[in-house]
Amino acid sequence: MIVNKLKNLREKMLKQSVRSEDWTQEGLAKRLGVTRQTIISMEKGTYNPSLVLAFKIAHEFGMAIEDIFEYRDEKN
Amino acid sequence: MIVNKLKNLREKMLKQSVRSEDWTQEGLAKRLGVTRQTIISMEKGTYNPSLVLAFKIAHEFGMAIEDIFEYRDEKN
DNA sequence: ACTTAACGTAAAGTAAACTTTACATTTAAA
DNA sequence: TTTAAATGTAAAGTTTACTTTACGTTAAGT
Repeated sequence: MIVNKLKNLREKMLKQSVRSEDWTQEGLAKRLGVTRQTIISMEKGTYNPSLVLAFKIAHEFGMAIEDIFEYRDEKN
Repeated sequence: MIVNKLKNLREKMLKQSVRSEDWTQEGLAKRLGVTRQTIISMEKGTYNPSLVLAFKIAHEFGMAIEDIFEYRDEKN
């Protein structure tokens, strides 16, 4: 199971950013090369991104994958 | 585009390991919960793992995802 | 209050990750 | 040198990430 901090991180950037339109769901989606639906589903946790997308996201936020996504063993 | 060091890492473990059967394609596949085909395709670079699988792999090798997988912009 | 940008939902379709099966080749040990 | 384990290949099927479309809700400015 994968847990992510996408929603929190994006909303934080929205508030902090001068060019806030860059951090709307649509703005981020465009820069990542995916649709807004994909952002929504990831923020909801409906599905997990591919590794490629995870790398792109990490790059956009200037963080490591492990700082944004956390893997939790199913058992726990 | 994603480049990985899977084949090298696994073969290194094969040589070093006392219980070398743990690091055959089949042994690793079983621990990761995937098939041997999946390992083969990843080592060949035929396709990229999901983020979940990348996390499991990183855990098996005791490394960070970024140490095993490298993202390269298509342009370069 | 009205407008509009941003966010949310749902459902059907496409693409790619991953499985399954089956068989062929390499490698190493007896 | 034969045997078996390990690796490689290929093709068709399933699952899931991701798209597309279309419409409903919320929030914030005027």
